[in-house]
Amino acid sequence: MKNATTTGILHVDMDAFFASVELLDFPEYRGKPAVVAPLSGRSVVLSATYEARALGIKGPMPLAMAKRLVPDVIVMPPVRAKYTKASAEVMAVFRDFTPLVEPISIDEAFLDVRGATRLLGSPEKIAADIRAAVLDRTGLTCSVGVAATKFMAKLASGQCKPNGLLVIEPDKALEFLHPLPIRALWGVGPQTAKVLEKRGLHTVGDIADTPLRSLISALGESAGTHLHDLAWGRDPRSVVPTRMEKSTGREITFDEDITDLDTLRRTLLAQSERVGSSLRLGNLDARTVALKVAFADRQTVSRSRTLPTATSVSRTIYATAVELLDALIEEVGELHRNPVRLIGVRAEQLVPSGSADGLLWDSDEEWREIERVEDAVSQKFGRGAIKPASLVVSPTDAPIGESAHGATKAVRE
DNA sequence: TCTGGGGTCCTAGGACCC
DNA sequence: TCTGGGGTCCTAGGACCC
Repeated sequence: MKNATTTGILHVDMDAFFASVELLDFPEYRGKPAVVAPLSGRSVVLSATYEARALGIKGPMPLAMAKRLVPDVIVMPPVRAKYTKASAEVMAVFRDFTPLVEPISIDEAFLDVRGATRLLGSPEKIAADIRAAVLDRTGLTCSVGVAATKFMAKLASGQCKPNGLLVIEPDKALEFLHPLPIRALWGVGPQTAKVLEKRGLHTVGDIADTPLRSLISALGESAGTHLHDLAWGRDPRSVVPTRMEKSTGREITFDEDITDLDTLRRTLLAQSERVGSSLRLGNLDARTVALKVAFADRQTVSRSRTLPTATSVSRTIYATAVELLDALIEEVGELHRNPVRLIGVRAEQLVPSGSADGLLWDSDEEWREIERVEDAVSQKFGRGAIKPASLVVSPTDAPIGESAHGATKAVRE
C-alpha cells in the first residue's frame, strides 16, 4: 500500500446534474427553486437546483416533503435519455484530455492525468481546462477535485462544489482530512457511523488514531482495513477505465401496495423483458436470476437461482422469477396480510454471450471424466501432454450441461 | 402523501471437493 | 481410523454509493 506523493488524480462531479440538464431546456426556471422528480405518489427528489437546496430541499427527499417545505417549488419530471446523452458528451470531453477516465456514475468520473502533464500542463491547469471545455461544449458546470489519490480527489470536489476547483497537495492531505466527520469516509453510512460513534469515534482523525485491530473487530476485516487506510490518506486504488458489468436489474415501487398476484407476475414479465434486452444489448448472458420483494411493512427479501446455462432470454428470466415468486408467496402466505410494496428482478453473474462456457462440455460428470482422462495421460506422458484446446467442441455438438465451472477450469489451464 | 432505482461489495453458513 | 484446513460455489441479507 503506497502513499502517493504527486497529484494527478482528478474527480469530476457535475453540479446538480439532472436539474442542470433540464434548465438547458427550461431557461425560464433558472435562478428558481426547482427539482427533478417523477410525479408519481411515492417519488423522491432526484436532483435539486442550488436555489432549492438553499431552502432545505436535498438528496433523495420524498417529493411530498419537498413540496411542504417549498410549496411553489418547480417540479420537472425526469427524462432519462437527456441525462444519458449529456453524460456521454461530458465523458467524451474528459477523454479528450486522457484515456484514463473511469466513470463512476452518470455524472461523475475519476481521471488520471499524470501521464498528460508534459503535453497539457499541471494537473491544476488540466482541471481548469476541463471545466472550461465542459461548459463550452455542454453548457453545464462541474466541480473538480485534484489530489494524489481517488479518495482525496473526491473529497476535494465535494468541498469546492458547486462550480469550483480545489487542489489538495499530498503534504496537506492529513490536515485536511483529520478534522472531517467520520461520515466523510467512503463506506461510512448511517449504520457504520452509529457503530463508530458508540465507540467514541467522531472524526477521521479519531479513526486514524484507533488501532487497526480494534477497527477490524468492530467492522470486520475488509471495512476495518479500508477505513484505517483512508483515514491515513492511503488509497491504492488506481483509475480503471473499463470495468465489467456485474449485474443488471429493474425494480419498481408501486404507488399503492399490491395484494394481487397477477399484477406482480405481469410486472415481472415487463421487467424481465427489459432485463433480457439490456443483456442482449451488452452481449451478455446471466447465470443467476434474482427476485427482490419488499412488503408493506418494509421487510425486504430476496431469492435467487443459478441456472444450468447462462441466458439472456427474457422468457427464461421471467419463468425463473415467477417460480421464485410463487415459492416465496408459498412461504409467506396470504398477500392480504402483508401486501407488496416493491418488486424487482435482477440478472447476476454475467458472462459474455456465446462465451467459452457455452462452447465447452460443461456438465460436472463430463468434466470429471475429462479429468480422469487427463490424469491418466499425465501419468503416462507427463504434464504438458494435455492441450486444453482439444477440449473445445463446436456449439452444435456441445451438450448443454449442468454447470459451467468445469469448463472455466479447462480454459484457464 | 416519510424514502426511488440503478448498482457494488461484504459476510456468513452450508455443500462439496481436495 | 480419526480429523483438519483451504478453496469455491451458492444463497440470503445488509450496508453503502450516486
